Amino acid sequence: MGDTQRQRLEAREEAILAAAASLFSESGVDGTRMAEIARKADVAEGTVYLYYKNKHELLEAVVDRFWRELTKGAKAAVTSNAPLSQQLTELASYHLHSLIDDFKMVEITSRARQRHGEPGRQLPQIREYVRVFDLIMQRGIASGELEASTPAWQMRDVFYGTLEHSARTLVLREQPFDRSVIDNLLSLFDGYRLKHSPAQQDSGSKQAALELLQQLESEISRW
Amino acid sequence: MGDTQRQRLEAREEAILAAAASLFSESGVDGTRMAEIARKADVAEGTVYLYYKNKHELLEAVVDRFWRELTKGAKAAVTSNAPLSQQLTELASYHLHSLIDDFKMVEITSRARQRHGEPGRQLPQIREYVRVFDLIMQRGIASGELEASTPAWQMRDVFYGTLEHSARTLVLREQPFDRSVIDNLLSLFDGYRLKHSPAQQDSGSKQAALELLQQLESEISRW
DNA sequence: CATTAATAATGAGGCATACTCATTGACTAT
DNA sequence: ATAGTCAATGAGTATGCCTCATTATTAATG
Repeated sequence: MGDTQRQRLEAREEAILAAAASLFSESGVDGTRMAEIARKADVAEGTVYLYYKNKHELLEAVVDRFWRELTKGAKAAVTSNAPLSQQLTELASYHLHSLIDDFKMVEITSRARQRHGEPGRQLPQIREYVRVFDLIMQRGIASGELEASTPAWQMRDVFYGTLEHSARTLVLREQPFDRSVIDNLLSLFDGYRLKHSPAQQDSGSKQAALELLQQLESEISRW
Repeated sequence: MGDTQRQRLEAREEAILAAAASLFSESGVDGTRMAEIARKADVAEGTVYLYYKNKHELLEAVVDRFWRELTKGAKAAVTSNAPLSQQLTELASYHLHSLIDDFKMVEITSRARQRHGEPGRQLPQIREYVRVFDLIMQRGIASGELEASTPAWQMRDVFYGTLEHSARTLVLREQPFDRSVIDNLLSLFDGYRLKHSPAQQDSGSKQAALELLQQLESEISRW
C-alpha cells in the first residue's frame, strides 16, 4: 500500500539524519565523509542526495532537529503555574544540562549558521527555542514579577548568554553541571525583580499588563 | 644582508595572513579558495604552504591574530586608576563594539575551534583575552569592590556571555551598538557590589585581600 | 496476472580544490 | 667565479562532494 511506502521513505530519511547526527558529533563535520553517513544509514551514497541537496543542508537538518528537541523540553519547563523564579530555575537547569551534554552540537550549530559569504543567519528552529526564553521574560514583565523598564530581550540575553558561556567554560574545564551557576544567575535576576507591590501600579498600566498577560498565557497554552 | 631577508619573509607571511583574513571575512572559510588567497597575497599557491601547513592552520592564525589585537584594546580599557564600574563600562563598550564590527570574525572563530573529531579546544590567544575579564573581576574582589562569595569566573561568564550574545542579537537585527545593553549589564552588576564598607572586613581577610590586590596590580602593570 | 508507467535507489565517474614535490630561481659565503 | 643553501613556483596528485545514466522496485491498468 501507499501508506507503507511513505513510512519506508520516512524511515530512510530518519536513518540518514540519525547517522549524520551521530557522526558529526563524534568526528566533526569536516571529519565526516558523505560515504560514511551513507554506509551507516545503509544506503548508497547517491541516495543521501535524494533526501538532502548537499552536505550543508544535511548539517542544517541535523542542527535543526537538535534544537527542535530542545525546544520541547524547554517548553515543558516553562509550562506550569509555579512562581517565576522556580520556572526560571527549571529552564536554566534544563538548558545548562542540555548544552553540556551535547556541547558538540552547540559547536556544530555555529558551523551551520555560516553559509558561504552570506551574512550569518539564524536557523528557524533556534529562533523558536530562543523565543521560549523571550516569552518567559515577557510573562514575568506582564505579571509584574519583573520590572518593565528593561526590555525583555536584554534580560533574555543575560540569561541565555550567561548560560551558554558557562556551559562552554564547564565543558572546556571538563567539569560537570554546576548548580551554583544557576543559583548565581537567579540571585542576579533579583535585580530585575520589582520591589514595589503590584498595588502601586497605576490602574491604567495594570490593566494593560493584565491584557498582555492573558495574551501570553493563551499563546503558551496553545503549545 | 640577512636582516632584510628576514624582513622580506615576515612581510610575505603578513601578506598571506592579511589576504586570508580579508577573504575569510568577506566570503567565509568555505567560500575562499587557497588559490585566491595566494593571488591576493601575490605569491604562488605552493608558497602559502611554506608558511602555513594547511588551510585550517591558516584559519587558526587569522583568528589568533584577531583576538591578539582585541586583547591589546581590552587591556588598555582596564589599565587605569578609575573606579571599577568605569573600567567595566569601558571594557564592555570596547568588547561590544568590537564584536559587532567584526562579527564575521566571531563566527569564524567558532569554526577554528573545531578541529576534526577532537574535543573543542580554546585557542591560546582567546584564553588570554578572556583572562583580561577574569583579572578585572579578581581585582574587584581583592579591592573589596565586588563581593567575594561569587567566584570570579562566574561573574566573568555573566559579563562575557551576555555581551557576546547581545552582539549576536544586535547583528542579526542589523542594529548598531546599543548603549543601553551596557547600562543594563552594569546596573545588574550592582548586585555583586559589596554593601558593607571595607572597614567591616576582619583584619585577617583584609590583609590577605590587600596582598592579592598588589599581586594582581603588579601583574597588570607588567603588560 | 501480465504489462506498462512511475518512482526510488544505485554507484561509477566527473569535477573542484586542498595539498605535494621536482624543478627553478635568488641569494650567501668562500 | 662557484658551490651551497634556502625560498618560490606551479603543474600534477589525491580526496571527497556530487551527478546522472542505469537498474530495481513499486503502483496502476486492463
